[in-house]
Amino acid sequence: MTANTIKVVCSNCNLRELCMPVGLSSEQMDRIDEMVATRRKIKRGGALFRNGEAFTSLYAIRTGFFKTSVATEDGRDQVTGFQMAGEIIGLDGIVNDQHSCDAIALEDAEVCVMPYSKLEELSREVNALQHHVHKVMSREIVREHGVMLLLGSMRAEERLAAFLLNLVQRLHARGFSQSELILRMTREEIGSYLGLKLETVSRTFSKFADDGVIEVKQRHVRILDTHKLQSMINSQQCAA
Amino acid sequence: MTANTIKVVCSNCNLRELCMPVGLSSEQMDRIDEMVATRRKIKRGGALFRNGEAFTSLYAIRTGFFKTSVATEDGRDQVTGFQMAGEIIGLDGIVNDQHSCDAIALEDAEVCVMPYSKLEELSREVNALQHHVHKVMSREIVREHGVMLLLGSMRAEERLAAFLLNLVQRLHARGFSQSELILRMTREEIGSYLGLKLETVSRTFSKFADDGVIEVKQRHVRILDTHKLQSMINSQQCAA
DNA sequence: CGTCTCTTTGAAGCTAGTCAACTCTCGTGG
DNA sequence: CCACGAGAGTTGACTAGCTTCAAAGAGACG
Repeated sequence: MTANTIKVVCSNCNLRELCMPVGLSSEQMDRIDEMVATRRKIKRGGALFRNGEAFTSLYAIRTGFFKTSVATEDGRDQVTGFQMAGEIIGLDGIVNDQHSCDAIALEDAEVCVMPYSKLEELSREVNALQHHVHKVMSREIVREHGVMLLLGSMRAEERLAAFLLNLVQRLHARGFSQSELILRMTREEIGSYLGLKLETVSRTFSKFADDGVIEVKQRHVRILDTHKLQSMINSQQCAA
Repeated sequence: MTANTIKVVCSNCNLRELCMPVGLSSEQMDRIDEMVATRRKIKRGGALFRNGEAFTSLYAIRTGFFKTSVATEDGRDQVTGFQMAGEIIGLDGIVNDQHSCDAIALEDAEVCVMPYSKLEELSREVNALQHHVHKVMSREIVREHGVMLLLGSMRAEERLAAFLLNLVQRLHARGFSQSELILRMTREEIGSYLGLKLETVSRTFSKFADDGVIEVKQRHVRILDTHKLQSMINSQQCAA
């Protein structure tokens, strides 16, 4: 763990705007670099943390793609989100000092470890960091409101359209295509997130393809008509 | 606004354990009392804040009952939560400096106003307050995970059972009965929260009553068999 | 090259939604 | 004080949309 543990330098990280506050002095940046002292690699299928594990740190995703999920006692589970580079994961653990969901890597991934106690300490001294932490948590709350709206009031086609648009939008913000994406998750995981069965997800993909809205080949999706997808979300009747 | 604006004193508030950190020195308590300088009354049906309004403060509910809801462009809306005394409301506003949902009083209510800038300032100095704020936000995130699980994977009876149990549990923590409650919201609002239509909510109430699990008379509900309600949530088949 | 997982597609079934009629409660005003 | 009306809730009949069950096809990987 000497040569392998690369010294992380947030100040040079190309994800800085995504996971760090802006407008810091170099002295403040140094202190953050110091806090984020280690990285951790997770293999595809591996867990960053699991429900019940002690909470020690938040994680900023450097590379890779995660899902988080919660489970009922009787074994059903619900994917609560998909996270990509620059996003923060682990906020659920603060309230009870233990994690209440699983975070699983959907492809080989690497995260920056931010020990929570150090983060608290440092955000008392760096106002911008304090505010940033609050914003990250607030953003997660607002995101979940959106998912509740989706699960509570949308039909299958609207849900999938919203899901696809959300994904490409986030990927686009990271420099990827606005119209093409590779799904890192299975139909079942998409279904769990959207409150649908995998067959329904598959059928809906096929219908979108028939309608000429997207092209689907396994996990490769190309969006042909963004506007039509948009309009499906905002109008009751799901475009014929 | 002189005689009416009663000086709020958190240190004497009987909701203290619900909305404030514990183990503060009296000097720290004084500073918090000072931050929470005002209260605000909201009439039944009135809004504490609305989607799009500038965010300035968080609110601790002193008395009364609120719902929060988000809306789509085409007019559908989704109740995202019901809040009661001791709970904190307004966290959604931090990320974009404006609120992204409506907070409506379901009965005459009173809230303590906590200006956010002061809260940030003070939580830099009082570690327990800083941690408390983080916990409140984390708790909200975890709560929403639970709602997503409910909306994404439960059937109507399970949803309503979970809803009722959650309500009485929170009311019980505030000194009310474990088995009796008065609903402050309409069937439609319950339905919106649970992703069901009001008719389905009504039918499910009737079914529970027929099964002898609860007694329902309008908004007055008495739980006759808590254990049976519990078991409905944890087992696939919804008890006959 | 065979096995395993993921995905697609079809057919049948069921849950919750829709539409509609009726009842109940409560507040208001004659 | 009672009648009336509005809003909320209940119930029935019918329907739409998603799930379930089943079987077969497509890649991925040892």
